[in-house]
Amino acid sequence: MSPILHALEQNQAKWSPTERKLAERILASPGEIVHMGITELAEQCRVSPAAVTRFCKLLHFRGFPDFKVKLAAEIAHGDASVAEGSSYQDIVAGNPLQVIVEAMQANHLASIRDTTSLLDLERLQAAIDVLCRARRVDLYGMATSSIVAQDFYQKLVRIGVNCTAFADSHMQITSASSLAAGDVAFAVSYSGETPETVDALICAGRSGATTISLTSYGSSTLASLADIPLFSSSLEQGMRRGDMASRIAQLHIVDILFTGMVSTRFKDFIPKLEQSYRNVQQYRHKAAPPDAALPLQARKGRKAETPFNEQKEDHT
Amino acid sequence: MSPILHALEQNQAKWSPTERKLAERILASPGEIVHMGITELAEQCRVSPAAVTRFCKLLHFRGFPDFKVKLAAEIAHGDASVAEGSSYQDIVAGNPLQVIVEAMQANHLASIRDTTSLLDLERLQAAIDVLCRARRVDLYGMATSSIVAQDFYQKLVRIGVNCTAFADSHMQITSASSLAAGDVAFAVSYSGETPETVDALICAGRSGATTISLTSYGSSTLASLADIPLFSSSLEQGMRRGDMASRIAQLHIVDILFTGMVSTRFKDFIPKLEQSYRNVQQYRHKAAPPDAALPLQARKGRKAETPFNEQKEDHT
DNA sequence: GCTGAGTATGAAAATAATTTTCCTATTTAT
DNA sequence: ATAAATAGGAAAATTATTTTCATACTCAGC
Repeated sequence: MSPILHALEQNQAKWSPTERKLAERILASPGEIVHMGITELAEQCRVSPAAVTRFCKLLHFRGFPDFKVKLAAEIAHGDASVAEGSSYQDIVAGNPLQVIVEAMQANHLASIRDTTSLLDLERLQAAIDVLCRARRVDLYGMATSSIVAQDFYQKLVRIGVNCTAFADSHMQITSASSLAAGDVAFAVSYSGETPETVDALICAGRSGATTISLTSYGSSTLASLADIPLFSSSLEQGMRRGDMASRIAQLHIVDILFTGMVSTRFKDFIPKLEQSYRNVQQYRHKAAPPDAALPLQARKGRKAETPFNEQKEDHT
Repeated sequence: MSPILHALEQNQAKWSPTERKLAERILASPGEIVHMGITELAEQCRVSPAAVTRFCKLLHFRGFPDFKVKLAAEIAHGDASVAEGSSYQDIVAGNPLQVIVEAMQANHLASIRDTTSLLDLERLQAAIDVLCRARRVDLYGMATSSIVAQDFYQKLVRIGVNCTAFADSHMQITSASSLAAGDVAFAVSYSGETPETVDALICAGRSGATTISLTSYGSSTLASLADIPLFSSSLEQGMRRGDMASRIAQLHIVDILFTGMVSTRFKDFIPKLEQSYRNVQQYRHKAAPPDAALPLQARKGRKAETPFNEQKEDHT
C-alpha cells in the first residue's frame, strides 16, 4: 500500500474526530477523492473545508490540490506495483534465501519509487539552495540515521562545505547552540521522534539556523519542527525491519540533494570534487606504496588499474 | 508511454501553434506540470490561461485540474516502466531538479535490480553461514565504503555478533593481524583496489580468517583475494559518480546478508534484536524526558520568530 | 485586392475553489 | 474553578479556473 494511505491507516489513534472522519473517507475510496473538490469532500465528511486544508497540511502537503496530485500518483503507482508483484514484502524467519532476496529487492525498489513520487520539488530545491549558501552545516542523526548523516557529511566535505556530523548527542546539542542565521541544521531520523535529534533541531532553530528534517513519511515531531521537512517513504505495518528500506530511501534523497547542489553551483563545486579525488589518489601512492610488501596478485591489479593523476573516474 | 503523453506526441500535426506550445511543454517534463497552476503553465508557454483550459477540454478532460490528476496517475505508471528499462542515466550540470530526480531514481532502481540479478545465491549462502558461525568479524572499508561497513556493523552488533568496523587504516591492519581461523574479515570497496582495504584483507587471510569481499562487479584485486567474493552492479563508464548507486547496491547486499543471518539463526538472533530495541527505547525515556524541557511553543513560535536568539540554553 | 465568414487567441469578467483569519466551544492542567 | 491550550467552523480573503467577449487573423469567394 502506498505511503499516504498507509499513514492514514496507521495514525488513526492520534487524530481528532474530524481528522479521523477525513482519513476514513479517503481510505474508503481514494480513487474518488482525486476527482473531488475540497468542498465536496468536506460536505461528505460533515466537516468544514478549512478542516480539509488543515488536514492536508498536517500530512505535510502544501494544500488540498497538492495532496490530490500526490495521491493520484500513489494510487496509480500502487496498482502497477501490485501487478508486478513488487509491493512491500514482509521478511520472516526460515525463508529460503531466494525468497529473502526477492522480498528485499521488492522492498527496496518500492521504497525508492514511493519516495520519489512523494517528493516535493520546491522544498527540495529550497533545501538545496540553503545548503549551497550555508556558512556551516550541522548533520544530526542517531544509530541507523547516523549512517545517513555521515554519508551526507562525506559528500559535503568533498565539495568544501563547512560541515560536521555528530555521533555524540551532547556534541550535537552543543554545536546546535552555536549556530547562527545563515547556518543549516540537517536532522535525520527514521521515526522522526528520536529525542536527541529532536532536541538538537529545536536548539538549532532557536539559534537562528535554517532547519531541514529527513524522516519517514507520516512523522511527525521532527518534521513539524523543521523549516524544510523532507520525507522518505514508510513501510507497511508488520514490517520487521522498516529501517532498512527507509535508510536506502534516505540515501536516495541525500544523493538527490548532493547532485542538486553540485548542479546548482557546478563551477564552484566540480573542481573541488575532482581535486579531492585526485588528492586521495595521490596520497595513496605516496603513503601506501604497498606493492613491495604485497603478494603478486595485489601488485598486478593495481598497476593495471590506476594511471592516476589525470584520471577522473576513480572512486573508492 | 502513457496514453496522454502518447496522444500529445502523435497529434503534433493537427494542432494550432498555441496548442503545440502547450503539448511540447507538457511533454518536456510532465512531472513538473502536475505541480503547476494554470497561470504558471500559461506564462511558461507565453499563452493565456484560457488557452490552457481550452486545450484540456480538447483532450476531453473536465478542465485543467482534472488533467493534472490524470496526468499524475499516468506518470506514476510511466516512471516505473522507464525504470524497468534499466538504462543508467548520466547526471550532469545545470539540469533542472526534475531531471536529476528522474535520473537518480533510474540509476538506483537499475542498480538494485542489476545487483540482484548478478547474485550468486550459493556464495551468498556461504557468506551467511560463515558470518553466522564467526567468532569475530572485522569490517574494512574506506571513505564511501566505510559507510557500508559501519552500516553492517550496526546491524551485527544488534544481534550480538562480536564485530568491529574501522575508520582508521592502521587499526584495520592491526586488527587483521590478530584474526584467526573461525574469524571473518569482510572488506568493502567500490573499485576493489583501495590499497588500505586490500592490505587489510590480505593480512586477514594470512591470519587464517575467512575473507569476504564486496566490490563492484568486474573488479578485481580485492575480489580475487577473497574466499567469498560478492558483487554489486557496476555502472556504465562515463558515469560521474558511480559510487552513489554502488553504495545503494552494496547496502542492498548487506541487508540481504543480515536478513539471511537472522533467518538462519532466528531463535538466537531475534530475541537479541528485540531486546536491543527495547533497551534503546527504555534508555531514551529515562535519559531524555522528552517534552518537559522543550515547550511545545517551539512548534508555533518558531515560524514567526526569526529575530530573537537570546534564548536560554537548556538540557542535559 | 477586397470582403466577410470562420477560427484562434487573449483580456478581462465571472465564477469557483482554496486558504487564511478570526472567533467560539471544548478540553486539559493547575 | 479558572486559565491556557486546542480543535473546529464561519466567513473573509485570496487565489485559481473558467467563461465571455472582443479582436486579430486566415482564407474562400467575389
